[in-house]
Amino acid sequence: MNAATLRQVLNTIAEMFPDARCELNHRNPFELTIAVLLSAQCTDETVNKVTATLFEKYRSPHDYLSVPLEELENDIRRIGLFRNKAANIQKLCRMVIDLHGGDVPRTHEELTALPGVGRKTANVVMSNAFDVPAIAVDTHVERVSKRLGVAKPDDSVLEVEKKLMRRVPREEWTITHHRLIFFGRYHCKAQNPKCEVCPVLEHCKEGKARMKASLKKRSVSK
DNA sequence: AACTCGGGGCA
DNA sequence: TGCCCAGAGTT
Repeated sequence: MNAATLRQVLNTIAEMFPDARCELNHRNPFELTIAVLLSAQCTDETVNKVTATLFEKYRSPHDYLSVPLEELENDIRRIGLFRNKAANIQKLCRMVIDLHGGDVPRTHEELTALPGVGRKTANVVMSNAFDVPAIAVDTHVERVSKRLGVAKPDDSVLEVEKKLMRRVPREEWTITHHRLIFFGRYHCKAQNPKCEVCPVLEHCKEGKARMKASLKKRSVSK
């Protein structure tokens, strides 16, 4: 898919989700970092339910280090992978205090050096907390990009990110990230994507193939 | 590249 | 019930 076609597709998606913005509970970069770390493999809604009370109890890196690991585990027990995440949060807080004077660092290199913070989390923190343009490629963005044909099926996450950045103006990276996530979550879903009512179907390689297959299936069953 | 962690959401 | 998920780290 060329840049002009992608632009057209992204404009259509923007019209579908005019208010696209991932909303995690956070009041500062530190809380956003914790929230994004917790969100791995579970939805924003689940994270927000937990952080609503979590952030009342823990307000600083020191607070997370002031309790036994088991207590923190219990406080985030409703979130998947909670044991790993609890341990990572305490290690992260220790590093933020010792290496960065108590504040979450701003660079990709420093962020990904923190435990539990990978490429995706670092990009979300940079773009949402520090207003650095970034496209964080999660499973939604990856799936949508590959279905549309922006990236190849076996491209790595990093390759998908590079291809999107190359085809989208820098100042639109962050909003494009949010829009693609909404599109992937509510429309171009992993299971049962809404191809039959998709406004960008004509530009979607996989979507057209899916529709063709479903038509054939229907005629055979008749 | 494959495997693990894990409760929640959804069919 | 069973399957998948707004990932990251290890081997």
